[in-house]
Amino acid sequence: MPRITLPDGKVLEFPQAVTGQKIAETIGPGLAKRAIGVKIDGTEILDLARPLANDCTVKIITAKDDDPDALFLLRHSAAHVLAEAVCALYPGTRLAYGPPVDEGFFYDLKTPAPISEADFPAIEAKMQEIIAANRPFLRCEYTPAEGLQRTAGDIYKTDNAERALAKGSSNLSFYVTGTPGQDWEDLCMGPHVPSTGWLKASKVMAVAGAYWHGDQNSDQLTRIYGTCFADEKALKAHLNRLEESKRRNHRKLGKEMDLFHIEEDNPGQVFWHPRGWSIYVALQDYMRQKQRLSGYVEVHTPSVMARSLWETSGHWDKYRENMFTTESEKRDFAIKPMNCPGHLLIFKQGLKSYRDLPMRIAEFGSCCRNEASGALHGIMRVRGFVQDDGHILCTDAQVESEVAGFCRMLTEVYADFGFGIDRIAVKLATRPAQRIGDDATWDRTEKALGDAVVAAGLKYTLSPGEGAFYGPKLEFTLVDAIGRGWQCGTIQLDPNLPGKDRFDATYVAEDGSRKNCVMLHRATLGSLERFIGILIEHFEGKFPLWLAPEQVRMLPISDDQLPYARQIRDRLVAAGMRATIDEKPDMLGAKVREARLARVNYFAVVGGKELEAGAVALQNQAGEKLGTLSVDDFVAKMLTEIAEKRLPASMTGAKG
RNA sequence: GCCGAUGUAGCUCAGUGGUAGAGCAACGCUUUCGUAAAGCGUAGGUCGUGGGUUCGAGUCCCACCAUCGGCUCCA
Repeated sequence: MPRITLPDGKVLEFPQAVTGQKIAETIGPGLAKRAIGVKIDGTEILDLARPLANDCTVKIITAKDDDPDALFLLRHSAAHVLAEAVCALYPGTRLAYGPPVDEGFFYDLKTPAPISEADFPAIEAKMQEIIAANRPFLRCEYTPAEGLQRTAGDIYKTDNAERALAKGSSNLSFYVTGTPGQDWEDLCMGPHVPSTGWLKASKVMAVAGAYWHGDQNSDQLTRIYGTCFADEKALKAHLNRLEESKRRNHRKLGKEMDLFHIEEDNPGQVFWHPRGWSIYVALQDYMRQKQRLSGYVEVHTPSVMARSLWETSGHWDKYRENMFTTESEKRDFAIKPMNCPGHLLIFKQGLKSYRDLPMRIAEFGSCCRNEASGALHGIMRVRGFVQDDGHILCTDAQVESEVAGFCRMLTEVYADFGFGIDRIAVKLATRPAQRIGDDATWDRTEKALGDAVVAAGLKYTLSPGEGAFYGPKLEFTLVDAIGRGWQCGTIQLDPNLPGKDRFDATYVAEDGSRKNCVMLHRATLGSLERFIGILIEHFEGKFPLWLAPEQVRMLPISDDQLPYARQIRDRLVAAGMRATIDEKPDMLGAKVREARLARVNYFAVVGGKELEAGAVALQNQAGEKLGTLSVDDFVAKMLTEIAEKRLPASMTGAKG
């Protein structure tokens, strides 16, 4: 006699086991019509047709685009419809694995022939056919023996079944779309929507390779991505967001704005053009200043270091295939992939006292990593890059306050780019299975990192088992203007590298004994290349004035005003600004158009009237006319905006 | 590295085995103009690279390189 508690606290009693469908009908016919599943006790999602025998709380899930549970159900079910369509079109297809993911779902399949985008229309047509037939999703349960018999001969599904049983399932469930024994079925734990008719707003998105269980040495499968929403409107909005991402693509804007290029013969390394480099320099100057004010000392260490040093650090053993190596006079060298060994070598020069700690060492360290060719991605993922790297050498007791200090600096920095607290997601990666150090130390250090995050006014979520083998770490993800996440900052505790077996970085403690320090690896922006890529997409190329490659363009109306325009340009440049003149004989309309398309922040029109008055007529990139200003006021206005690092009104940090 | 797709002028793109094209940009001349495109003209290409098939290849086949979307990895 189950007692069903509803979200509003109301309790329904039923004489025997009851389905979600029945509960929905009891509440009201309108709800029953829109119901697609139930959520039990706030955790487990079940089919509407599953009988509930025990007391529980039940949320009826309806097909809504703002409910993650509804999207989960719709997408999981849409994955089945996709797989069924592919099986129907390409006989011999074998199924591997088809879960919902963040933006939709995928299904990994082994197809008899390669699938390409050209196949999408046929697949979508078949899916719509299955959807139009509105066949029910029927759950069929079998004993383990019966179930394994049904998957016999199919290595992927047998493997899935065995895993399910190993995890403690007492039976194996299959889902049939339609009539058992007649229609398509798939081993699946569920849950699903009641019938295929709910899946009208589905779309096949992409095809890609994937490994069985993500294992490179295992079978290569075909992964087909799709998405599904509760209605067409949300699907359309999703497709628009993808278009928006394309419009903001840093490779496209980088070319359009003449910021950088990558040579085809030299993959993974960036050639920064003057305009791109000005952003780079502005960013680096900014971080240099921030770090100086946060008690860092800046250093510079060699790009190429001897094998023996990489052996001490452990990189020669563990990181070799990611390093570019070279040799000279029969000695091996490697281009540095990280800056930590160099910083430890600087620390080790001379005798350090506990009074010298914490020592915060920063470097804009130019690193090279031999990334797999397929991993390269514009300037976001390259083989040569510069990190705003830093290492804090300190005592155990100083870890928490150092991490808190870092978090404070990081939130200040991110806020200057428009990433307020609500746009920063923090993950605490905790002890992995393979690790060094005792549990008491892990307990203490994980807590220290977590407390430090909270002390900086941030919240965090746990990433269990994702820490390094030597210590826990924090990862900071920024949420950009269109809601995408980018992991940038990190701070990681490392007692290993400064330890006795590695660089043996010691200090003289209060009691005169020698003790090893611990080290915090940390970066705020991550790689400057990648961070600029993120900023290009975040700002859609419309940088705030302090970062912009071309802050002001003078637009003389005719050649008569050229000397005057040059005078103003020279004054702006002398004040440290990036200002140019459009000296072409074009008409003003054309000059304005070009300046706007080039994403110049401000353009100052000077014609006869302005020359006469010693003024400029100002307009900004957005096309707003800002009136006529005296040259003095104009320069002051620009310098103020730069000094304040002012952001566009739409980018001040709150989520849009 | 693996799977799939793509690669034609500086850029965006057309070109289904028969003389390599357009728009924009560039350059020249004319125009000196008031807030998103003045007019006319000129030049620009070993069609990613290398092989092959063919009387003939941008187009068909093979290999390689790079890029894009994923996988793996990661800042």
